[in-house]
Amino acid sequence: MTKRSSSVTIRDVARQAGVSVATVSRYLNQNAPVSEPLSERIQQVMEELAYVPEATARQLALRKKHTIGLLLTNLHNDFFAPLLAGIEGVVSEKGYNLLVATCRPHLYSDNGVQFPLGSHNTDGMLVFADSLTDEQIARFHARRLPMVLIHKTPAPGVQIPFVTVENKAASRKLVDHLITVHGCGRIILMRGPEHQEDSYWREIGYRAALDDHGIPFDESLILRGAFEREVAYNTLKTFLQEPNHPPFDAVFAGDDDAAIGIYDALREVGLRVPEDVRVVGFDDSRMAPFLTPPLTTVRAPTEQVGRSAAHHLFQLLEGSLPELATVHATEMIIRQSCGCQDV
Amino acid sequence: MTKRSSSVTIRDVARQAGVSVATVSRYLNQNAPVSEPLSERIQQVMEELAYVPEATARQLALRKKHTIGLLLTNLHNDFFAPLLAGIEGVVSEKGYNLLVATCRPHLYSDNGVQFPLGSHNTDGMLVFADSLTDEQIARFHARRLPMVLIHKTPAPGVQIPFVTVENKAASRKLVDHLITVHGCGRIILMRGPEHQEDSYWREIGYRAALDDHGIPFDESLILRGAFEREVAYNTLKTFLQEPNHPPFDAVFAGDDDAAIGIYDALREVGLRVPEDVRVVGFDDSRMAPFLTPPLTTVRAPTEQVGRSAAHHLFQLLEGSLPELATVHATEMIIRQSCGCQDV
DNA sequence: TCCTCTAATGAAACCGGTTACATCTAGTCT
DNA sequence: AGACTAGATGTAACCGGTTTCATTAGAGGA
Repeated sequence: MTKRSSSVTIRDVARQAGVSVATVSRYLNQNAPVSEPLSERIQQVMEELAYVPEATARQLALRKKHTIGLLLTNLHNDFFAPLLAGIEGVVSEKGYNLLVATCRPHLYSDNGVQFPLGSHNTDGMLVFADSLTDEQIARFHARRLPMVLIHKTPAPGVQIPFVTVENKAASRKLVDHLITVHGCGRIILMRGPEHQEDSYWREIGYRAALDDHGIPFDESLILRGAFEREVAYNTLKTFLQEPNHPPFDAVFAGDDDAAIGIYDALREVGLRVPEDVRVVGFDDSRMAPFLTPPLTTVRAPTEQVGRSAAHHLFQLLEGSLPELATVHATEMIIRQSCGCQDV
Repeated sequence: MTKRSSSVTIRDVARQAGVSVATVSRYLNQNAPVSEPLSERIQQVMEELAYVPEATARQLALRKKHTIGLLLTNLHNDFFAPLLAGIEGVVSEKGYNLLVATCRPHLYSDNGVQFPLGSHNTDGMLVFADSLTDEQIARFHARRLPMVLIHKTPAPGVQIPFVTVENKAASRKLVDHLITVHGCGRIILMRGPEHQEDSYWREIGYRAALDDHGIPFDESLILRGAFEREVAYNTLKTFLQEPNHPPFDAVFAGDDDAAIGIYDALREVGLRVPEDVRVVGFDDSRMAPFLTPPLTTVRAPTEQVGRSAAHHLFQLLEGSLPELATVHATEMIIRQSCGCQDV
């Protein structure tokens, strides 16, 4: 039976309870004393009218959105589920809202289009890998928008907290394992997305391992995989169809998702894993232990990364300075796709 | 060099450009004619001041949040990645924001706590399975909050659009396959979460298939799995440790995630899949084809479900009445965990 | 030439909260 | 008793947009 719109405002409550809006507001927020009798009356009226405060108005008045944003490149990798779970956990614990958006930065090359997330939207942002370019990040940073980078380090000189995982040493160890234990000498590297940092450091680790053993780096063994199953599949397929492609005895898949594509492509041409080709991944995703054969990989504490990142962002919002660099340790997980027997 | 806060308002722009705020607003929204010279001046000033409109204020004035909410039970199943991907796709296409939250309804038993999502937050909500109770849903519905249910049908008589997948017929077919083709007679059913609808219909399908073949329903073969890998693992493990547990020759895992737990538990006691025990799942998750052995399951078009649900919600927001019931077809996918040979 | 109509613009109210400031009690101290 | 203080409440300005309504200028018609 309200006037027009279905929305009951604080003024309706105030009128009905015979008090001022200020008092109602104070009762709501418990930030100033309100006498017992009035409190009761207000509470009762609020229930009667089924009053729900309008978050928007509150946000405007407080200049605070109580919302943080998560910017991703896409959602087509199982990697994102644990990341999201970690983030959502601490965000909801803090009573905040979580805005999720994907963004391919090249779509916003010029400053024409509005970003899906920004200071108009959120109190702070979690930026995954290269969902934004360094330049775009710098712009947000210049406007003082609190940010934490995930799986990405800021451009040199830019002071933005980031959390990522140890890529290089782990990759090096992994490739070293292929060389030392399994005698591999011609290892294909399936890169991730171009300019992607994880991809970069995994390649550095790969090269380092080769170097350690005096194996020359061979550009023809480097393929583009984008950390996506289908892309990896297609890329390797194309490679294999090449009449005289270079010989190889192992594949470092870049990440676990790509490893699946690799498995597929190899199987289709009758190559067995690990007998004919050894395969290793990265992430230790939920499915890695259950592949055929179980995937040798590197465990990255993805959910923990999500939690750290969110925590750091909240520290930023609360005014304290979080750790600038957080690099979570990784751990090689030997299974059977590298040729090792059941552990 | 702004006064105090870092924020440039529409009034700053108006002053600087020598026009009224109304004109700037009109220019921004292109909803009323603004003369060429003024347009140019405004555009120039906006760039100079790096003006970004405050979404909150706009939302308040328009009583529209341009945001939709997705309410989930948790994020610990690979099922959610494709669902999210589908939803996020259409939401961002529409230029809307996507708020993601998890909610265990029993935490909000009394109306004490504020829901993470609601009319204060969003223009409409996508509600997954039992992230809300029927009663809670009814309350939101009574307040006219546009909603679409995902993997859940509304309480009888309640007119809320929903989108789900065909569960019963597919389950029946799957169990029938176990019985007819593989001669199974004692099939464990690993249920999903209590009161969960998918779980319910899958059980109905399971019972129907038994019935079709005159196999009596045996309560002792029904286990609680929650559609979660670890829970399924623990439940089956406990079952197996029981000194004289009833004999069985197959497991219908409820969903693919649970199937993984089943694989694990069986392997640990030395039972082979499919030689000793046949296992089937539901969802055809990304990893199903890559398990050892590849999982026989039912393909549910999860990403498509996400897209439909989002589309329907937008229809609701635009005032048109979407289909009330959308049931996506499912398809049995025969692989090897049921005992079939490579297809 | 005068009247009417339309396009372009501005002033001010409004969206629904918060809060600085003023006011009015009642209690405490000397 | 008088001054001072703390507690409880109300008034009104404010957050940063949108939009109604009024006003003005110029074009077209009789």
